[in-house]
Formats: sequence, C-alpha cells, structure tokens
Amino acid sequence: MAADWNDNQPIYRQLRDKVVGLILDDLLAEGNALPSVRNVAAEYQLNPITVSKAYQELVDEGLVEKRRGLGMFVLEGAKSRLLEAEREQFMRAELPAFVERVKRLGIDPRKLLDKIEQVGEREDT
Amino acid sequence: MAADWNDNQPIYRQLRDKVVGLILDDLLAEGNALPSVRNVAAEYQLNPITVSKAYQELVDEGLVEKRRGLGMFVLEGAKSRLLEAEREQFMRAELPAFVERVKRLGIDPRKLLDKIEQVGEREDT
Amino acid sequence: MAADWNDNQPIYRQLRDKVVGLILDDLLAEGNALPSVRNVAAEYQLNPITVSKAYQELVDEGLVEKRRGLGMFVLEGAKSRLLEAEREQFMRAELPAFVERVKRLGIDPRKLLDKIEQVGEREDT
Amino acid sequence: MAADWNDNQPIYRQLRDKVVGLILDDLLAEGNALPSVRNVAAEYQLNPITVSKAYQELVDEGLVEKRRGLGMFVLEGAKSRLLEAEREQFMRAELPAFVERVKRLGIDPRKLLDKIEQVGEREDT
DNA sequence: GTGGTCTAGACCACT
DNA sequence: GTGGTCTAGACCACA
Repeated sequence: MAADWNDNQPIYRQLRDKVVGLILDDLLAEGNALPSVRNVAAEYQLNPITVSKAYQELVDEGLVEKRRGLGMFVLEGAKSRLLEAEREQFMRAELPAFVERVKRLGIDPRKLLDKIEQVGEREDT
Repeated sequence: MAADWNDNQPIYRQLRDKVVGLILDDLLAEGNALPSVRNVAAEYQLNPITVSKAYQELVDEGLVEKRRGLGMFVLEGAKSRLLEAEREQFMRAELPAFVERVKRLGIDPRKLLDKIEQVGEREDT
Repeated sequence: MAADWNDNQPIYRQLRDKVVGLILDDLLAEGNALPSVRNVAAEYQLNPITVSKAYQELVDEGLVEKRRGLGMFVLEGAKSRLLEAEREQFMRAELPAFVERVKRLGIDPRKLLDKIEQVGEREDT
Repeated sequence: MAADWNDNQPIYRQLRDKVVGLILDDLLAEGNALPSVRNVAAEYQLNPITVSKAYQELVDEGLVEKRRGLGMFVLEGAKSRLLEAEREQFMRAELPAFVERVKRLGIDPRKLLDKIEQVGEREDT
C-alpha cells in the first residue's frame, strides 16, 4: 500500500479499491482482520472517518463483517464473490466499451494482441 | 444521442464526449456547426450553462471555434488532432490499465482475442 | 418536524425516519424536493454531514434521487414501495414479536383489543 | 438458547434478555443458579467480560444476586417484579408505539385481531 | 444555489 | 483495544 492519492476519486473509494486488491491478490485472506481503522488512519495520515467510510463500503458489499469491539474481518467467500462480480462487470460493460473505443480510435487491433499475449505468457509461466 | 446521463461523470463532460464521438464517427464534419446551445439544452432538458460548459471545453481543446453571432463550428483538422491525442492517451494510460485488470481478474487472455479480432475484421471490411 | 433527538439512535437515522414519515403521511409528495441539506442543518443546528448521511440512506434505499447541482428528490413510487416494504417487515417480524411479548408478559389480549379497535374506528371515520 | 446475535443491540443486552425470558417462562426458577459466566462464555464463544456485564445488569435490576464463591442466583420474587416492570413498560411505551405504527402503515386492525385472539385462546388452554 | 469530501478533535459504546 | 457518531469549519465540483 502506497500513500499516493489520486485526486479524481475520493480517498475512501481508493482505499476500498486497495483492500479489494489485497483480497484478490491473496494478501488479505478470508477470516483475517483488516488493519484497524486507527492504524490505517495513522499510517496514511488520514481522518479515521475517511477510513471508516471505506470499510463501511466493504461491509455494504458483503465482503467484510464487523465484529463488535473486535474489528473488521474478511468474510468467507469474499474473494470468489469478488472475482465473479468483477468478471461479470468486466465482460458485460468494460470489455465492450474497450472494444468500442479501440474501434472508434481506429487503432490496429493487431498491435493490442502483443500486449495481451504477454499477459497470457506471464500467466502460463 | 440518447438523454441518459451517467452519474459518475459530470454532464458537461459526457456532452463533450458525445460531440467528440460525433466528430470521430464523421457525423459532425469539420467546418460544420454544432447544434446551438439553446437547442441542445431544450432537447435534453439541461441548463444552458451546462451545455455551454461542454462547448467551452471543446474550444479550450482547440477542436471547435466560436463565431460570434453564428455559433460554434468544428475546426479544420479537429478529427486528426483528436485521433492523435486520444490514441496517445489510450496507449499510455488506458491500455496498461486494461491489461493490468485482465491480469488481476485472472481472465483468460485468449477469450479476449476473439472479441478484439472481431473488431479487426469489421475494420477490414 | 420537531428537533427532539433520541439518544439511543444516531441522529441521521432518526432524520431518515422522519423523512420516511413525511412521505408516508403525504407531506412530502413524489417528485418533490427534499429540504436542502444546508437548510435542515441550519434549522436543527446539525452538522451538514449528519443530514447528508440521512439523505444518503434514502438514496441507497431507492426512495430518493440526487439531481446534481439541484438537490434531492422523492422518486416516483417511493410511497408505495415504502408501504409494501414496511408492511411486509411488520407482518413478518414485528407482529410475531409483539404477539410473543404479549404472551410472555401474560397480558390479557382482550385489553389490547380496545386500543386496537380505537384505531379501526379512527380509520373508518 | 441459540447463539444468534443481533447486531442492532449489544450482546450483553441480548444475553440479559435471554435470561429474563428464561425466568418469565419458568425455565429458570427463583433460587436457582444461573449458568456460570465461564460456561456461558465457552458455549457461545464470548468474552467472559461480556457475560459478566449481562449478569451485572441483572444484579443491578435486583433480579439476581451474587453469592461469593457460589455463583449467581435468581432472587425470590424476581419473576413477579419482572412481570410488573415489563408490563408497565409495555403499556406505557411499546403498545402506543405499536398502535401508532399500525395506523401509519394503514394496516387493517381487524387482521391483527385474529393473531391476537389466537394468543388469547392459547392462554386459556 | 446544490451536495461531496476531508480534517481535527472529541466523546461514546462495546469486547 | 475496537468502531460509531458528531461538531466546526473548510474547500471543491456541479447546475
């Protein structure tokens, strides 16, 4: 986690995205506790409320649960549910938009193949 | 043009993007006049200031010029300059982000090839 | 709206409930604007954020929509959806709990009939 | 006793309510010992302090007494005092709120009579 | 004018 | 220790 905040999006949203990334990358396993609101706030010099708001989003999304007086914990199945939801969103909305954009910009799709295939190779390795 | 506004982005930005789309798709040729602020405002039930702001962005980007008493006109070379700028932005920022996302979601890159190749074929036609 | 806050529940929740009450009682019709965050905050001497949080809850519940730069508006169908949801919740959870409590306290159900019937009469009038 | 904790109310309060229920239902007779703090804590995977807090509430309400080295015991008269207090609370606060809610939701009071009368019959049996 | 976000600092309830 | 709520005051984007 680096403390570099993008100004286009609220910090709490970026924080939420970071935690999601940690879960997807297996750096934050199911059942584990999220770093405490206070700790995160201190580490990044944020207001605890800002951190709280990020965590609350995760609770609302059903990825994290609050255990009163104990902290916030990654729920069982969080990763798989995340993967499924994000993949669905990707295939339904992001990919078509991407393709549309490629088309509109008149970019040679063959140029993209290189980039994309590199990913394939990395995955195979 | 449909009057469906996305809440994630300001309306004036979405309007600007629509005009850009029209130019890229040759639906609004260089030298032609943009629909008047007042017409657009009426059609989409928008505040004229919002429409003005969108048009002003296009002026600031050097794509459109205001001719006093006549309206706004697409400048010569607007399309090619647009293409270049957006392509640069695409290759520098959007493509890497896309590739990163594909990787993180663990999506089989081969599945994407189909979609992308369809574009290639359509372009070739 | 009286400015008497109960200490057992967060103010933003009570505010949300008040707005819901206004909608159910036809004091805030569908399509109408909610009083602005700033106005409510000033009137009740609250922090705008507190009011905002209440309004956000209503948005999340699908009862109210935000029109950017204009304010918050009661959605069409808000009242009927509210009625249905609250009735369902009442019949499913609150009524059984109430009945259970009556039973456990050994209260003569006939005493309740009087109270409840008064409501019936008032409704019929 | 099921170990299903509601998040709207503190666990120690829910625990207290369960014990009260046991007393009202004659499942925990006056003079009997409450299950030990440590047993309850183990059974429900709770912090013993939480259980202690629940028991302390009962002591403060004059329903239970602590006998050093022996445990907690239901006091004589606990049930009748409980009944009186809860009934008073019910008639003063809960019933009016219930009636108000019925009215606002526009629920036909006659439908409620059925439910309530069933209780009467069960009590008569 | 509208709502959204953030900080700094305080107090509270729960475990 | 944990998170939740609120205030006071500031700045921003949008219509």
